[in-house]
Order: sequence, then structure tokens, then C-alpha cells
Amino acid sequence: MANFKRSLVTTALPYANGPVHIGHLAGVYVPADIYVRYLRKKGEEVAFIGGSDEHGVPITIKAQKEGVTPQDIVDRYHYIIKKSFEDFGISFDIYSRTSSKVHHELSSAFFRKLYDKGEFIEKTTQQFYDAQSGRFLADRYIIGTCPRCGNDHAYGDQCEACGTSLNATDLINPVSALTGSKPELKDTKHWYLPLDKYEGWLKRWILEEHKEWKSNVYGQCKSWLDSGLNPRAVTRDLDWGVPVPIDGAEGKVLYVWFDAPIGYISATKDLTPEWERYWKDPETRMIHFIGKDNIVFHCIIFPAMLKAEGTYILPDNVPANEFLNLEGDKISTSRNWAVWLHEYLEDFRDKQDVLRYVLTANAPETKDNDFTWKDFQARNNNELVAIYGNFINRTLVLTHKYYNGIVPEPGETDAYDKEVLGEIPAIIERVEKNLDTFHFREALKECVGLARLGNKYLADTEPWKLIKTDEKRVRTILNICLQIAANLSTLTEPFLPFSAEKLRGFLNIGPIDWDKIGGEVIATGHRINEAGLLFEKIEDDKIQQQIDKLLATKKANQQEQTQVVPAKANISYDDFAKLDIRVGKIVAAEKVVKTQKLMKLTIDTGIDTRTVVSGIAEHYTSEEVIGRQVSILVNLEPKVLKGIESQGMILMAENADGTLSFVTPDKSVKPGSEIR
RNA sequence: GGCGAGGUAGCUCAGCUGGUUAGAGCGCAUGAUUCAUAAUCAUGAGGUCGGCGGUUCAAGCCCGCCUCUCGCUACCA
Repeated sequence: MANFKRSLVTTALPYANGPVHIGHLAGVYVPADIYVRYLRKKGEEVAFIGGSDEHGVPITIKAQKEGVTPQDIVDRYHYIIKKSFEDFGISFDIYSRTSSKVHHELSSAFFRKLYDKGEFIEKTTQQFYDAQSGRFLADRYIIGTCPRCGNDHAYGDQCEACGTSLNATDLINPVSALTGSKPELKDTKHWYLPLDKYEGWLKRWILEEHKEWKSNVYGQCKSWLDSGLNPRAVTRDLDWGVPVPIDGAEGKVLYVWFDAPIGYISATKDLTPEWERYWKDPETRMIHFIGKDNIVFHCIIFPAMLKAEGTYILPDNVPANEFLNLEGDKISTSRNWAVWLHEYLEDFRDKQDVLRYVLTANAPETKDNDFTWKDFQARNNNELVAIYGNFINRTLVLTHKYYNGIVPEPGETDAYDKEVLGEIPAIIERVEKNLDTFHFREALKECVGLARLGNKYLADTEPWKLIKTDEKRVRTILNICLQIAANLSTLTEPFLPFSAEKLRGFLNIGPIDWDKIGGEVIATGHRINEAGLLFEKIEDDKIQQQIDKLLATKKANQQEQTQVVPAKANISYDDFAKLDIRVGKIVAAEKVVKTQKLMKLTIDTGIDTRTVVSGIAEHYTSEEVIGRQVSILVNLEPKVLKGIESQGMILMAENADGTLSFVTPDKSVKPGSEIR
């Protein structure tokens, strides 16, 4: 690190198909912002880069759904995201976007250079083509009948009814989602980056030269490298994105994962004409802050791209975080299961730092963590208010009460004073050490520790008693408390910038350089301002509102799930009559070993006694199932499942939440009775 | 069943390349205190570090097997 002259800090580009939520913040933006503010505070040269990732298929689909252009979609979210980052105090030097002209030019030139150097492989494959719209269709744009479950609205990559992942060519009767016409298979040419060619180099670079990377990052890279790399397509047949700058590549764009990381470069270029100083000088230290889902792209693919290009530096570290859950469930944009930053800023005005604090104190640095509103409240009330805010308030109030707001002159310091004063630089050192190694949780804990120390010092020295007997001693004590407070205002600034400024307002001081803190930073005789509250308690009702909001989301999601699947195509009576459904009785049941869902049932069908394997083991135990009457399709072709021949199918009703219930006659019926 | 991640005090989590009596915060109990947003400070109770076996002078950390949780995936006739 000592050899670097400047830092380039990038943050994963949020995808512009939705606003930013606490998961993004905890994983990427808050730690990155803390780190950058810390570097700046130390006087280091740093560029802090962010921007919206605005290309890719999901945005085109969303646009189509809403009947607007992709540009409309990205415009909408880009500005929401940009504004909420600003309001939240994420101190980007630039927040750019990949639909910008600079980006198109730069990523296009980047591709062209690799192309001219012969770094790509050309490959032709068959893909569906919609002749009517004159376009190749991404898998998502093909709709057809699922070969597994018969759902006739399955997508080319996945059937959402049965969850199976598919190839577009698997679909029965595929149609184009754009025009409804029947697509044809047609040859299409694409360019591939031969990652296998970089495997040896990547292994050396990461596995040998960057053993210091976080274990989650290092481990994932290792597993990728060990399993071998394959050439990866870097172009797509799509009309939204950066056009492939080659003759004969009309209707093709750069794959979003090719152009997005170049967005870091173009954003830097957007920021300063001297952008090459950041990207091409080996004395620049590049750090990528990302979430764990982006590790492969930032540690394998982008470095391979940069290496292939040849003139760029590589990341020095990629401190990826794990994921943050919300109230026990995975955060999901599509399910609206999130705390949205722009909504938080509305609901909790001027409480940016509370969220910054909570997300840092509970950051998913080594494993997935859970955000709960109760924890949010507890951390605010018990830590920010009770420890930090309270210490500041005590100090300010006492100073006003005894010395009219003038910083008193210290007398001689005793052993305990010296010990406390000695702790300040020690804590600062630990904060630095943790920040330097991306341990933000621990660093923040150390900061709070300084406030704790202040509280303890007050409790031990009891100036409110001494004021009656030894007023001179009180001057020393309060002076020390004020020094701690002033140190805190700088020490906490990377984490809690708004409160740090507020605190400086109370103390009536300006910003203090990082290398000045550790000792006396507020002068004797200085007049402080009126005391106020650094943090406010958050009451239960405020928290309950947020919990209720989430419960409402949960309810809405359930209702959405209840949306009834549309009817299938009509069939003739003859078709129906082919089904032989009978009432049967379960006489024996046992779970099939080594499966999650399968249960082996022995059924008295009236006709015979037979074995049926059914996927109900997650909903019923074998005990509660025995003796039940059920509906059974008896003339279904037998099939062997897990080594057991299943001779029929039990009819089950599936609820919106996925739970199953038997279809049972409402009074007892003789086994073998027909169901028609 | 496959892949990935994980199981450390009541709760949320730390534990660096294995090394003395396993930590923090919250919560709880008891005590002290009143300058402070009923805030603070001290002390204490609480853990067979998921289980079993192995390697080692030494394992929460390494290896094997098992088990449970979460995510993806498969099975769901």
C-alpha cells in the first residue's frame, strides 16, 4: 500500500430497473463511502466512482411491459437512484450512467481494440429469429408450452409455473413475445472472450499474488479457476446497448457484462480529463466495492478484459460483501421485499446516519446478515442515543452549567487522566487498522468505544460532585471530555458524516484533519454553542409503522400469488373420458429415504392395492395420511421414481403458498367409486 | 440427491496463518449514581464453539463422516 500514490474506488453499478435498497447500501455503498471519506480525511488523492448500469435485457422487458422506451425506464430510475445517494451522503465524485455518450464511445473503442488485436473468437450458433420484427430473440422473448408441465406461457429460459429452467429450443410451439409470430432458427455470429487463455495468468495473479483478499472472494475465485474457464460471449442480439462496432454486426450490442465494468472507466473520464492517471498509472490503487453476486465479473472477467486490452491497471483489492436479508427473508426487488432508500429518507428525515450506523454495525462482511426494524431501533436507542449522544450531551451541558460554554483550562493531569488521554490515540490507531483492512463493523465499534470511555470517565471522576469541593479539578475533567468529544467529531466522520457536522456545530469548531486528532484539538477559552441532541430516540410506533408496511407487502405478495392461472385450451369430452379417476384409501405410507418431498403410499383403489409415489412429504407425515380417502388417477402410465414404481397419481389441490391438500369426497365413499 | 453458504453465550455477531482460563454489544440479575434523551458506571450469571471420529505436544480454527438451517437445483405421474 505504501507504494500507491492515489486511490480509485469503484462501486458496483446499480441496475437501473428499480430504486436502491438497504441491501445495496450495506453491501457496497456505505462501506465504500466510509472508506473514501476516510482516505480523503487523511488527505489522500482519491476518485470515488459510481453510476447506473442501464443496458441489458431486463430493462427492455420492463419497458415493453409498460409500453415505454428503455430510455424512459433508465431515466426514471437513474434520477431516483442518483438523488437518493446524494441525500444519503454517498459522496461520489461522479455518479454517471452507461447510456451516456462518453460511455458508448469508450466501451465501443475498448471492444474495437480487442477486436483489432485479435483477442476475440468468432462463433456462429443457432438462435430464434423473429422475421416479422427482424430481430433475434433473447430467450426471455420466446414464449411457448413448457415441455414439463404444459404451461403454455413458459419463457425461453424458464417456466415460471413449474420453475424448470429451459432452453428456448425446448419449448413446444414457441412464439415470439414481440409479435406473436412463429420464430425460426437462424445462424447468428457472436464474439467470445477466450477466458481459458487467461486461466494461468489469473491463477497466478489471484491465487498467489492476492492471498490477502477476503476469504469469500478468494474462495469463489479459486472454485471458478479450479473448475476451468470457458470462452464467454461478449455480444448479444439486442437493440438496446452499445452497438458492436464492426461491419456486419448490425442489430448486435455489447453484452451488458462487458460494457458495465467499462462504465467505471467512462465515469472516470466523465469526471476528469486526467482519467488516465487513475486507470493507467501503476501507482494508482484500484478497489472495487461489490456484492458477492459480482465477484466473478470483477475478479475474473473484467481483469481478463483489462489484461487483454493491455494498458490498464488491475484491481488491488475487491472487498465483496455477502447479502443482507430483511426480517428473515431475502431482499427482492420484484417482490417489493426491501427497505427502499428513497422511502427511508422520506420516513426518517435527517436520520441518514442512523441507517448508516445500523448497516455498518450489522454489515454482512463475512456472512449473510439480517436487518430487522427492532434491531434498528435498539441500535439507535441503546448505542447512538444512550452511549454516543448521551456522552456528548453530558459534556456540553456540564460545560455550559459550570463554565458558560467556555472550554476550561486544564490543570495538572493525574494518572487516570493520562490513561484516558492515552486511550484516544490507541483507539484511533485501531480504527485506522480496521479501516485499512475493510473491517468496517469493528472500526465503528472502536469509535463507539471512545464514547463509552468518555461516559466511564465522567462516571469515575464525578465532576458534578467535585464542583463543590475541587472546582479546579473539574476544569481538567471537562477539558478532557471536550477533547474526547472533538476527537469523536472527526473519528466518526467517515461513518456518520451528518452527525459529525452537527457535533462540530455544537462545539463551534471547523473540520479537523485526520492527522491532527489524537490529542488536544479544541483550545482552552474556546466558546461552544448551545447544546442540542445529537440523536433522538426512536419510539415504538415509528418502528411499528415500518413493520406494518412490510406486513402489507407480504399480504400483497400473497394476493398476487393467488392470481389464478388462466384456463388451458378446451378439450373434447372424449379426452376427458380417457381419465379414470377413483376414490381410494391410503392404507400405508412411508417417506422415501433420501428425498425431501417423496412419500410412498399404498392405496386401496377398490380395484386393487397399489403403490403410488407422491410429492407430499413436506406437507404431511405418514401417520396423518394413513386412512385418508383420496382421489387417484388409476390409468396413468406407471413410472419408476427413486427405484419405486409409482402406479398412478394422487390428485392434490395446490394453494397459493404452495401447500397441498388432498381432494377428498365430503363423505365417506366406497373405494373404487369413479370420479367424473 | 447435487452445488454453495452456514451452525460460537437468551439475541445479533467477532474470533487473523491451530497456541495460555473462548470474546463483544444487546438482553438479564445485583449494586452504584443523578451531570445527562429513565440515559450512565460497576459486578455477575450464561457457552461440552451442531455431533462423532482423526491429525497434532496443542483444534472453535486442519481432515473424514454425520446432522440441522438457508439459497439455488433435482425428484413432485
